[in-house]
Amino acid sequence: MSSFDDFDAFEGASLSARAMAARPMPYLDELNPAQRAAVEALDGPVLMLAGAGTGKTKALTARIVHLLNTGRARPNEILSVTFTNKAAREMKNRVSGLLGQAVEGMPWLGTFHSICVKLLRRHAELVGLKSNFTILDTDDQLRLLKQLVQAAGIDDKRWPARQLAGVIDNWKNRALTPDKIPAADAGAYNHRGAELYAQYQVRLRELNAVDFGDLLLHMVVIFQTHEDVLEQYQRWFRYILVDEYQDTNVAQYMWLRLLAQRHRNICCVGDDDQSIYGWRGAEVGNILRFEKDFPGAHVVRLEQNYRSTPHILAAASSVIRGNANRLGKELWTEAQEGEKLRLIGHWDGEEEARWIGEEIESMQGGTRGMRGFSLDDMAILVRASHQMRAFEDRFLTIGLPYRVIGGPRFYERMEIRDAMAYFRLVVSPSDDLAFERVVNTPKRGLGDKAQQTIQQIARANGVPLLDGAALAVEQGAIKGKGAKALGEFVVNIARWGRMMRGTVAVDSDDVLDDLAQPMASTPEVSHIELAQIILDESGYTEMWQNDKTPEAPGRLENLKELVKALESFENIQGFLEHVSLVMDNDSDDGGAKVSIMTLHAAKGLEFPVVFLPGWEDGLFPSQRSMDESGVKGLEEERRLAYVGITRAEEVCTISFAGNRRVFGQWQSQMPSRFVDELPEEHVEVLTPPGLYGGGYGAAASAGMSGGMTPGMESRVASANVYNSPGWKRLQSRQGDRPVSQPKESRNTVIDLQAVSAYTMGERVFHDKFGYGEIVGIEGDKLEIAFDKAGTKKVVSRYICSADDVPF
DNA sequence: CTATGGAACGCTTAG
DNA sequence: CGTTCCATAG
Repeated sequence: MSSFDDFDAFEGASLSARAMAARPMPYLDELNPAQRAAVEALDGPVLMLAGAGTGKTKALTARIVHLLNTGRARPNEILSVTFTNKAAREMKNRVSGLLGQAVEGMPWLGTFHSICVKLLRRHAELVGLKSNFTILDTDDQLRLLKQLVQAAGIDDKRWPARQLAGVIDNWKNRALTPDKIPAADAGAYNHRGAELYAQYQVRLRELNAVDFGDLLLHMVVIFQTHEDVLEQYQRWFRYILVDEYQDTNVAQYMWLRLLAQRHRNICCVGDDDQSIYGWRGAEVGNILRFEKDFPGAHVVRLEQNYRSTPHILAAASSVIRGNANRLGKELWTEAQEGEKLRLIGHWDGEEEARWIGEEIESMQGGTRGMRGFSLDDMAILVRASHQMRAFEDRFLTIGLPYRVIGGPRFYERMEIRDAMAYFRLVVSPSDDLAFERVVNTPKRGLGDKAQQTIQQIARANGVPLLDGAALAVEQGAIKGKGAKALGEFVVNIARWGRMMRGTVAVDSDDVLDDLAQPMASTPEVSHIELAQIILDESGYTEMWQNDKTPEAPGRLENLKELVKALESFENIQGFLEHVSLVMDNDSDDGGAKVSIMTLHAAKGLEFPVVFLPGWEDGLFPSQRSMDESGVKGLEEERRLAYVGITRAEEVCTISFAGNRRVFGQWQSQMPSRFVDELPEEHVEVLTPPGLYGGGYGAAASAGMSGGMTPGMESRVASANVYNSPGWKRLQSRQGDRPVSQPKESRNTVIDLQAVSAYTMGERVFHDKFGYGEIVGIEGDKLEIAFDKAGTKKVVSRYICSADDVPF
């Protein structure tokens, strides 16, 4: 635990600085002059202003290699931070590629969060934690806050715990501890925010837990209050590199500045036009202020774009020009002209999904004079995750393989979180949140009352809940069948703990004493077997086996996967750590797939073909963002549009729908104001299928003054896209489902006849779930095992025989 | 104590 | 529309 491997000299490794110094540096020849300047300015502060697609990752990785090659630093003396695990992984891979060997030797290349965990484990005691603290996810955090809110006698209907979580998060992003809350924030959360924040931090300490924001906050506090610790790291990290600097919040900024103070060898890469995380505390000001913070900083601009065609680039530039506050950059490219940006409007969201689905299918083979693209080359980027559903539904129906990036993640599923809670409890018996999650899962006859009793006893004795439970059983405070089950539960947790640590039973009735036992060298069973044992003997596996809901088999499948995932870790602890930080689930079974993700998740990625659906005012730009942050919010939305367009290499298609379902209600809306900001000469308007046409170029904006905000004045008045009679008709319609919906697109399922004569085993088709087989019939309700969507009960009129499907 | 159904609420965005 | 939370019956 306390080993300092990451700081030791590299003896065996062939990466010794001296050996490297003699090597040739071919990577330098592959850089353009600006990139090369950024790479070669090794010493002192450097700010790299890198526009989208200008090869900043290339420059950054080359810089790392150059640092090693010139003997400036050893691999473990370079601190290199990113925001996402994906970016960190990519950097590692590219550095290895350039070096021609794996980089085991870069322990300090990672996300802010993962690096802070590492540091905090070493110095946990300085902020009142133990080194084996647990990292709470949003769910745990919320449950904890809810408890505190209720205990404080606050009506959590009027003042939801979510709101408090937001307030606290916001403070942590600004590196504010409870005693530093400014007077201006006194009114937060009904004037009780600061008080509850303080309580929350106390509670976290009692639980030996931290939330995401704490990882940075605690380290900043440690650096500020323990000069010796800070100095040790200041000395060690000779060179610091920061990716996506425009996204740093105050806490991250302070953290970096503290660490960089000594050597001042800090290189920050960023693009103010791609700052899209203002809502979580990112300060574009950090990038604008860099030269003041580090006088004499070397500023390099990367403006040659290697990613997109001129049309795409021009469209993106035109949109971002609508923002007042920017450093200003002009991207240019030598690329061939290529396709114009394509724009299309649709009747409703479903048709939009249908059209994009068809477009994707035809683009695979090459269409309209374009080359053919693989599904892997194509991505759909949405503003809000709920937009994904329409596409998933449609793609499921037509059997188009897709992958959702950053969607509901594997490790957030109920069964996985339950299983993990068992593991957590075995690893740290004092993990009260894990205890609460699984004491009565599977049902052990321990309801609210029993759990309250346990809470009381635990609190009265000042012990964790698990010990409280043990005491409750001993004292007979819990009666009936619950008592026996609870006793078994407690004994089991302790037993699995011993199995994990390989220590033979210690004579003790205090479960926590077991934790104090030193790690034995040879556990009785492998951690993989142990995981399986825990799931089986706890009755958890059985619970799902007995569950007859259609999801149960999938859940068991997921549990199997979970156990399998343990194989790549040395022990359960390591696995838990990984999961709490990484959480992303990149398991991919090979085949080519279209990617669906949010615009935020798309940052840093690129695709030959990009679809940008849902460009409607209120959705994008998001109404909420504009309401809450006014022009600032609108500008951030515009940067998001810029990020979206610049993801595209060859073909970029923007679309919007006149009608959309919101909470089950039909609503109609205007095309996004960003549509108006697209330069006509770089846009081709595709005529949508259906009754109304795209009357592009028609002037005027009468009747559009609905919700004017200050930002709208700047909108380009000329090219008002949808002014055709058909479009105007759409505007006036509200509420109910549009009457004359054009449904003649060829993929539409024709009239769904109400046939009741189905037979078991028959192949059928459902508009939403796709193909399936009938496994049960009850009157007019059919139980159908769908190929892709699981087993569902459906009324027969929504079903047609597979043979009748027109495609 | 659990199972069940109906009301209420929610759709920013992420590690 | 889908999910979650709460009240009531079993």
